[in-house]
Formats: sequence, C-alpha cells, structure tokens
Amino acid sequence: MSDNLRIGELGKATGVDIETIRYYEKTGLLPAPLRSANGYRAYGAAHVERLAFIRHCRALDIGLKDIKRLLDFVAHPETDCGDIDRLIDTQLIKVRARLASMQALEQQLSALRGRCGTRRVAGDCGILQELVAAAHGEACACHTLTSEN
Amino acid sequence: MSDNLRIGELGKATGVDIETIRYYEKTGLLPAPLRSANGYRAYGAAHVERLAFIRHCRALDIGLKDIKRLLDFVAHPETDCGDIDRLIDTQLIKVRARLASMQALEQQLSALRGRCGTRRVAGDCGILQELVAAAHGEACACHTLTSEN
DNA sequence: TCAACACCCTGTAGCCGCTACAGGGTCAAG
DNA sequence: CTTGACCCTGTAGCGGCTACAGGGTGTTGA
Repeated sequence: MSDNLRIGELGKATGVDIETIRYYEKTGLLPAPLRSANGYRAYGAAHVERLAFIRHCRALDIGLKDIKRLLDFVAHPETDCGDIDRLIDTQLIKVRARLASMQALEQQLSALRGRCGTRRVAGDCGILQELVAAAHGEACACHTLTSEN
Repeated sequence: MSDNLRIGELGKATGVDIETIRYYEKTGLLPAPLRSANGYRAYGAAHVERLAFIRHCRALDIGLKDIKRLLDFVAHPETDCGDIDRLIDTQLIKVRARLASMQALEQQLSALRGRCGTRRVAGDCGILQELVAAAHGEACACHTLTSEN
C-alpha cells in the first residue's frame, strides 16, 4: 500500500523534510532506495517505518549516531540489550543536565527583564547595567553554569 | 594592572578558551588588540571587561549577533533602550519554549527507561519495542513536539 | 650551550544536523 | 507548447566553536 513512494510523499507521510531525507541517505542512516525509470527515488514501506523511527528518536533529541546504533539493535535482536539501557540513560542524563541549566537560565533572564525601568535610553537601561555588572561579579550564578553540556 | 595580558592570561582571567578568543576576534566581536614586539596579542583591561561581558551573555545563551547588538548599546548609551527589552524578551521566550519541550522530552525518556525489563537481548528490549511502536503511533506526544525551537 | 618545554602565531578543516542554493531534468494539465 | 510542480546532483553555508598542521618565541635547567 505505502509502496513506491516518491521522496515528497515519503516526506509528507513521515513529516520529514525532503532535503533532510536525502541527507539521511547520504550519511547512511536511511538506506538508498530503488530508483524508478526516470531516476526518482522509490521508497517502500520499510523506509516509511525506518524514517518514522528516526524522526521519533530525533524528537527525543537522540543524536544521529545513537539512532544508528538503535537501528542496529533493531536489525540484530540477539545483541545484549544492556547497551540500549545505557544509551537511554546517557540521553536522560544529558537531557536532565540541560534542563537544569535551562532553568537557571530562565531565572536569570526573567530577573534581568524585571530590571528594566522606564528610562528610554540605553545608558539608563537596568538590563544593560545588570549585564555589565554581572560580567564583573564573581558571585553570579551563571558563571558556574557554563561548564554544562 | 590587568594590562598587557597575553592571550593565555586573558583566557584564564575570563574563563574563555584561547581558540574561542581568536574566533571572537575573527568575527569582530572582540576588537583586535595591539601586538607586542614578538607579534603576540597584548590585551588591556577593556578587553578583559568586554570578554567577560561576552562570556556572561553566552552563559545566558544569547547568540553572538545579539551580543554584538548589546555591546553596541553599551557603546552608544543614547540609543533607545526598548530594543534591549525586546532582545531579552525574545531570548526569554526562546528559552521558555525550549524549556517546555525539554521537559516533555525528559518525561518521554524516563518513561522509556522504565520500560526496560530484565531480558538480556535486544529483541526483547522494552525500550526498543516502545520506540518502534511509538514511531507508528500518531497519538504519541512527542510528535507534536518536533515543531519547537 | 643548547635542548626541552610552554606558550604564541596563521590558516584551514571539521563537528552536528540540517538548510539553501544553483543548475539542471521529468512529467502531467491547460 | 508552456507553465508549474516535482525530482535530481552537488556544493556551500549556518552557529559556535574545536582541532589540527606547521611554524615561531622565550624561559628554564642540565
């Protein structure tokens, strides 16, 4: 049913941009499909499935290399699955760390926005003053924030 | 006092990598310093200040272009400060949007991790099964999550 | 005296995950 | 027979660094 799709149709079916699909092919993430007589790519159901999987993982912010690893696991179900746990764990740790630093960031920024007075020129701007001052202050919370990621 | 610093010293003083400092110079964010007789860059107090400001803004995840704009405001205090408000506002909106999608992400991932059973091969892995299934499911929350940023 | 070492220089290429062209071909409808 | 939507390849660019290669400088200690 979902056979012999052209790239645009595959894109619509999975919600992935055409250029991105070609990029995935180039990097080996999505196998090169057959070609129809005119040279157009002709995708089958397996491609739809695989691309949907990729997109789902990307939505989970999993890197392309890790997605490749996961796809290898799918292809070789006899492998030890502990690696999958670890992959997801690592991902979770990464995400939580970023989450924490984003929260700190949000605090800083909304505090900053609160500094804006009613003056109309940059010289009197509370935000700017705060930014300049904070760049000096060693006690600023965001200085411990930089060694994230 | 903090005059005639070499690039390594400036780096230490501000916590910015040497290569990054040179990159900032190349992109015009940090003005090119004088050179000492041997051709080494010789930084002054103004550079320390400016670089600290840049670093602080980067910690707030403000883009280099916007930092340039802020520095222009600092240099021209007579400008209308409404633009600064708007810049910070935009930044805050960006950060909050990302924060929300990161939170959704964290939920997804920790749910995923919970799916891991005690099986030892990838074929039985609950995480992998969930990922494959979720890629199909249109009802999956993370599909609405992709149009973030 | 001279070798080891830390530091500096320029320039270029690579990272990730796309995105945006340029410059062409294919094909169905009006 | 022309318009327009779609497809092709290939390359370059984005942001914000990071990592070389291939060289020079300057201090320290054997």
